[in-house]
This record gives sequence, structure tokens and C-alpha cells, in this order.
Amino acid sequence: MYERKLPIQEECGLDLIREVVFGKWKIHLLYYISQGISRPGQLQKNIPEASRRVLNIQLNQLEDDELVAKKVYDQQPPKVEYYLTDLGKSIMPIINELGQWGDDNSEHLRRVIKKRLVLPEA
Amino acid sequence: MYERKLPIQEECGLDLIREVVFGKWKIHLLYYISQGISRPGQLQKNIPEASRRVLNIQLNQLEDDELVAKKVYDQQPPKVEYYLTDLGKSIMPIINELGQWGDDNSEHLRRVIKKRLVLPEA
DNA sequence: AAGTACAGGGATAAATTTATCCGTATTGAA
DNA sequence: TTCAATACGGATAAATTTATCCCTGTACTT
Repeated sequence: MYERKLPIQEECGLDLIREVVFGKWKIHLLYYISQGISRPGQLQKNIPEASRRVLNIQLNQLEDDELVAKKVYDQQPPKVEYYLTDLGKSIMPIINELGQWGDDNSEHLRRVIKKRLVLPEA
Repeated sequence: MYERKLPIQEECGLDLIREVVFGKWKIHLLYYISQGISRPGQLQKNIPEASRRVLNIQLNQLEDDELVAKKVYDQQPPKVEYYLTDLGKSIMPIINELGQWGDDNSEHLRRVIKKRLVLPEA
């Protein structure tokens, strides 16, 4: 495991939430799971830009943080289903609002993001 | 400047919002600015865990993304004030909810975060 | 016997983000 | 003249996060 060297900030609510949801795919995973997409393979199909490996890592972190839990069916081939815990459910309204805000402002956001790729005028 | 090598995802609202608010101190900065703490020095006093340098970098990014803007007074010693743009204001309700959620669940969150620091049982 | 579906994770490289150190500039006060 | 206050950013090191590559295992199908 990776051994952390810098202290984790946990002063205020904003520090705490950052620790559990600021991962590249965490809000996406929570969103899809909340929509009933529960199996790892299905999640990966819905987030094709992410590798399966990274999704597993982030799912494990969400599980460690108790935002999701999983049910492992004892069968072959394997079958696993993720679901939101009560804590996970409680954050969904906010994540949905975040997604909505991004959609509502997508034109603006795409514009400012594109500027980052452009080299400074020569 | 740093030249990005991997593509930026911008498919959905969740991708977009991640790009503009998922920085270590961005939600904190937006919060304090929304509370009327507008000068760089004051912001730094409110976020002592962050170095001044990092705050400047993140403030510049927020400015590039047009969530904040600044007024530079033409005087000596320098005086600068940041304020939220309309876009920045529009996201504050959600950031406040995030902070509230973190506060409401701080006990749980601190517990799971602490587990990360503990080495696996020998 | 070989291929497919399914889920998982070790090892390591690469990319990105943060941290640290230090220097610039101006005016007024001690 | 030297120091404090104020803000800004270059250069580089360190830390952290993501990306890549590849291997394990079981049961069913062809």
C-alpha cells in the first residue's frame, strides 16, 4: 500500500468531503451506482475513458469510506453488485446538483477548458 | 507552463465540474470569497495549511475558469480583491451543501479517514 | 482443447498536482 | 538605510494520483 507522507486535512466539512469524493471517477461511480448500474463490468462500459483497474481502485476507496458496499455472489463466473450505503445515498442529491450545474453551464465550461490547451500567443 | 499530455474529459456535467472545482483548495477559496474574505493575504490567514504559492495558483485557475475575478487597486502597497462572478455565485449553494454534508457526517468521515493511516494488522 | 465471461489485483511507469525555496517590486515607517 | 506590508511568480523537488501491462481462477460453450 502507499504510505502517505503529508498530513490529511480534516478541519472542516469541506476538507472532509474532498477526501472522499475528489477522485477522478468517484462522482461518476456514485452516480451510476445510484442509477442501478451495479456490476463492475457495467460500470466500466458506462465509463469507457477509465480503465478497469482504476475503477476498481476507486470503488475500493469508496467502499473503505463506506459510501458504497458490495454483495459478492458465491457463483461462477463471479458476480458482484455494488450499492449505495445510507451515507452514500445521502450525498446523491448534491452530486446530482453538481452534474446539473455542469450541464447547465456546459457551454461556458467547455470554452474555458479549451483555453487551457492553447499555447500562449506567440 | 505545464503542457498537458492526457486528454481532458468533457463528456458530461460531472466531467466538467470536476475540471473546475476539484483542486485541493478551490472549494475553500470559493467559500471564503463568498463570505467576503476577498484579499489574498486574508484568504491565506483563513487557510493556513496551504502555502501562499499554491493559493495563488489555484486563484489563477479559478480566475481563468471565470468563477472569480479580481480588482487590482492601483496603489502601493498593492491591494487586490477577489470576488465571485455570476457563474461563481451560482455554484455556491452547492458548495455550501457539500460543506454542510461534511460537517453533518464529520464523525463518520474522520473515522474512515483515520483508518487509512493505520498499517494493516501485522 | 481453446476461447469467453466474469472479477480482482501486483508491479511499475507516467502524469499531474502540491510543496518548498527564493527573488521581484513599491511606499511608508522606524 | 533597513524593515514591514502587500502581492506575484519562476524553478525545482516531492508527493500523489492515474495509466499501463499483465497475470490469476472457474465454469460453460464451441
